[in-house]
Amino acid sequence: MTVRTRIAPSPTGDPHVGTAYIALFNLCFARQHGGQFILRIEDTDQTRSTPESEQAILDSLRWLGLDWDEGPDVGGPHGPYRQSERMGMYRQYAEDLIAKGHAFYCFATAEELDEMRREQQAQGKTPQYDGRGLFLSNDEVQRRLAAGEPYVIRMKIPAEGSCVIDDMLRGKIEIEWSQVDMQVLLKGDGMPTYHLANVVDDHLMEITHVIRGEEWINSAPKHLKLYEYFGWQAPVLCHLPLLRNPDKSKLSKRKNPTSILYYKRMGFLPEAMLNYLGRMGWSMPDEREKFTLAEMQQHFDLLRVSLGGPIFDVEKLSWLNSLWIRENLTIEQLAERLHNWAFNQETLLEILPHAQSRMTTLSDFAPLANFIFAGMLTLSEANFAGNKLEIEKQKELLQFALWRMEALRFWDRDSIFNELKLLAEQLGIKLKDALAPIFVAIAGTTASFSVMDSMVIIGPDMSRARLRHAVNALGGFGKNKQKELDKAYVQLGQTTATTQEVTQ
RNA sequence: GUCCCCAUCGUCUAGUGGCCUAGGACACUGCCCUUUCACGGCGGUAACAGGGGUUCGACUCCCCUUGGGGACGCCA
Repeated sequence: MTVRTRIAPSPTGDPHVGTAYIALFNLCFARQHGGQFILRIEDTDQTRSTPESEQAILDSLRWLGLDWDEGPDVGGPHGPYRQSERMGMYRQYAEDLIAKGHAFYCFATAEELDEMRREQQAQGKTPQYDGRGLFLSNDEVQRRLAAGEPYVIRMKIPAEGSCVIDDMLRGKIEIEWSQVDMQVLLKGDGMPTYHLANVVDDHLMEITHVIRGEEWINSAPKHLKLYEYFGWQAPVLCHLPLLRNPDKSKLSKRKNPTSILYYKRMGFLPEAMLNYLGRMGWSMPDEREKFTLAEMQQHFDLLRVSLGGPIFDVEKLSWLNSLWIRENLTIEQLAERLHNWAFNQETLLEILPHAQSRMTTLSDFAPLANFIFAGMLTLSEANFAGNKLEIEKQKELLQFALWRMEALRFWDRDSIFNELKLLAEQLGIKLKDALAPIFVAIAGTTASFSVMDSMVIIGPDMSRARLRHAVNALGGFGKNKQKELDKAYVQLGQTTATTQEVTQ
């Protein structure tokens, strides 16, 4: 048995807890059956994955103790799509499908398709590819190919009937073919889409079970059909429930810290994180709350997964963490954890350059550096009262700053500064006044190290969390206000060249 | 809008037709322990979304309604 987890790196390099969640269940299922657990990084459009973001994910999973097996090499275990010599492989598979009559060339441009979808939507129909490429005659196709017109390859979908997906947990799911789009398999740039790569890789890697998030149920028919077209044995499918925000929507970083790095930085133990993730949608047969990865593996039973989408609730995680701290660590081990976490020479050397000029005695250091080691600061409106802008304005600014910081790809002093400076300009606020609330959000006071330096030291995840925390400390926004702000934010326009919109 | 998935305390869950007057955990809370705080111990509040069936008997099976979520890209 071989199961695998597919991972899409985030452009900002944050390893998502949802990734670890799926990986954990894959690992337990595989190991429990004496099988292999394989990891695969998926990024065919190459907009997300960088060597750093890939490394961040692998490091995080390793930190959690989720060790994977090396799978068969079908283009390297990680990031195979950058290897151009491998690209021919996917093209070949796509063309094979054309030869067999299961796929076709489509020359429609993106604009053309956009318009088509707009029209469909205007008529109240489900936006869907209308199969226009199918009506082209063979000669026409050949002529256009010869002329070097850009094209994509799409898979054919049966005109009628339905596809039955046999899900390990959910039983039979029936989806009508009329609901399934003629998916692009090979993109205009010659890269495979996820759907093609997914099926081809899984086959080459001899994957027997695919355990993934619920969000994939709707594309399962495409995948199953591809296996059929290729004449390959399809893996057993299992769709796990999605982790949710407290408001029940799919866990997203816009509403919640979702980066494993954040929880690490916050001082959660990997054992506790894993333990908590293991309690999401799953329970030990004897209902015990605290267990190790090894114990979970030993008693794992995929059929015990409950299907309601669990809300990722930090309170219970905190309780588990406290249990792990006081019950499973000796004083010496705790000291070592603290040392590895932040109480070490390396961290000191990072902080001291900013602290030295502000110290009269050595004992000044602790209060000065307090905010770096603290998790969330205790903030109230009073902390912001001394700033020039009105509270409401400060709150808005913090929200905008947070959104900009969420989209920032490179976390260094200059990038942060440029982004904040631009934001202040766009809002017509003096830089000094704009920075004041951010100081408070990050360090709890305006009398501190430069915010940019502080943010670099505490890192992107903690910085974002503190900004979010500050907005909440000031009362947050109502639903209508939130919408209004969203609009206003979009109208602000361009961010700096180093940023890019991200919705994760 | 169309399709798909889901539905037990505020939250995570146990429950696979009688063991359920629905169990545990977090959070909240009362008491005890204690020079403080925390830990710990003993309690308390709190849920089967609604309506129809099936059955001698439904939290458990079926249908409908409602609610929540997801998917509808040359993203993954």
